Amino acid sequence: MRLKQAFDGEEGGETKRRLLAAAINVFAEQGYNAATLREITSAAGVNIAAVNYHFGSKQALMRAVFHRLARPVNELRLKLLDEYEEQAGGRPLSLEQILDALFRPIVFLSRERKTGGFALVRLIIQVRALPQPFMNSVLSEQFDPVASRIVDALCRSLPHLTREEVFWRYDFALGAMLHVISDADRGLRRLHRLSGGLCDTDDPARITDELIRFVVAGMRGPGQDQTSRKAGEERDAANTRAVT
Amino acid sequence: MRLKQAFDGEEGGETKRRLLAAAINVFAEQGYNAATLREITSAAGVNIAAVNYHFGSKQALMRAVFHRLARPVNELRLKLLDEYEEQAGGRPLSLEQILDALFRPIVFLSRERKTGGFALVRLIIQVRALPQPFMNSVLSEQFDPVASRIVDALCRSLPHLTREEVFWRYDFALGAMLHVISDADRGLRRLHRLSGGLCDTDDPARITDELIRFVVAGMRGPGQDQTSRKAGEERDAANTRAVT
DNA sequence: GTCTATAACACGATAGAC
DNA sequence: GTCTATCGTGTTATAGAC
Repeated sequence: MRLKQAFDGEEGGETKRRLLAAAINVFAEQGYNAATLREITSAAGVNIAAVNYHFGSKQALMRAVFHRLARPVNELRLKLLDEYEEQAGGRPLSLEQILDALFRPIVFLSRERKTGGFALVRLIIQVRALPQPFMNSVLSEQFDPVASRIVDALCRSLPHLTREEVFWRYDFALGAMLHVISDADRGLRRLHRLSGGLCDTDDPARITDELIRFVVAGMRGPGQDQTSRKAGEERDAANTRAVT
Repeated sequence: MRLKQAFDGEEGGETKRRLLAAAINVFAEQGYNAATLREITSAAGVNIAAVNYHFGSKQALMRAVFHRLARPVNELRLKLLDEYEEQAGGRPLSLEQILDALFRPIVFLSRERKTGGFALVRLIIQVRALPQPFMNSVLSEQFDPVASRIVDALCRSLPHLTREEVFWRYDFALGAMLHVISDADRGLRRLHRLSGGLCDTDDPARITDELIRFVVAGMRGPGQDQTSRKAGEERDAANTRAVT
């Protein structure tokens, strides 16, 4: 029953566990293509043949890595949504709650190198940069349920937007989050450098704070059907507030 | 004088030109690591040894590709900023103008496969997903000047934000743009699929429109020092407007 | 400038002993 | 379950003829 266990990894003994842990780091660090099974097995301290025995192939190992990393984050997101919805008792959630459930689990995890949250973000970006057909199923399976829940919640809390507009803005929000999180990586840190050190991309609370403030305002902005007259009024009002 | 020409490519004859054009496509399609010089030279219809003769190495070829793709986009961005600032005659630019200069060149170019704009976005995301030290210099050289101009303009137009907050929001805006643009790639298209076809990620005018509306609202949102009382008022006002 | 031929090495996967 | 040894194939880079 090897295939049944292929996505887990807690099961299957020490060798399999060490292999998965090493694969997380090497895939995240080198990318799927550049990562070699020799480097992974060497880092895990196991024989090179163990990958094929325990996982079947390099692709299957990659899928197991992704599954392992994404599952706890998305489970936590859904759990937070459940809690907030129970508190709300039928009323729409606040935007802050929805975005907190979406962002906080992955932002905080991403700053803890030990637990592999750092690796998850790198792998998500890698899959977006070089879409690989064999990853599509894992990606959908892991992220689609959360996306649906979030978008539905956003629609309830943003009645001035069409469902299409909510989808666009959900995607913008996700992009902003992934971008800023991935920027803290060793070898990149463009925001930290560009800002002359002003922006500390290692502080997850600060990132979440700035991110939610920006996205909440962006979500609340007028939709396409709001007239330009109204948008103009809001703009003037905002400028007046800012200056005074 | 090979090195002097290494970043250009218009110069240097037909073989070099064809090589660079093929390299743009193959690097974008396969990623730097997975792309092989055999595939590039084969697509260009030139001999495999030509890469080393004309560019010196695979890394140098990649740098030349990036240089060639990024330069026209950033030159156009700076040209737009110049025009808008001349029109404004010393007054701060509108947010719409600043973001138009930042987004429009790359969003529109990215939907034209022929001219390689599609390739530029993929390569930017690839470099972010797998930072490679030999790319840092090209990246800074190409993008830092634009980033500085944009952030300075934003600071003038957003007096209610600190410079640090402007940097954060600039990064969020960039991430939202790159994410949504990269999503239209063959093999990904998650937004299109998740939204049940509602969001057409192939329409650059629509993308720019939605993007600028979202980002403008996000930028105008209250900063960290704005009291929660004030933020609460704005939120209530927004909700009231939305419901009525 | 462009070619062929090849050096020197790394890869994923597997067969088969233990 | 874990090992060694190896197959077949791929890579970048270069040497040297034309």
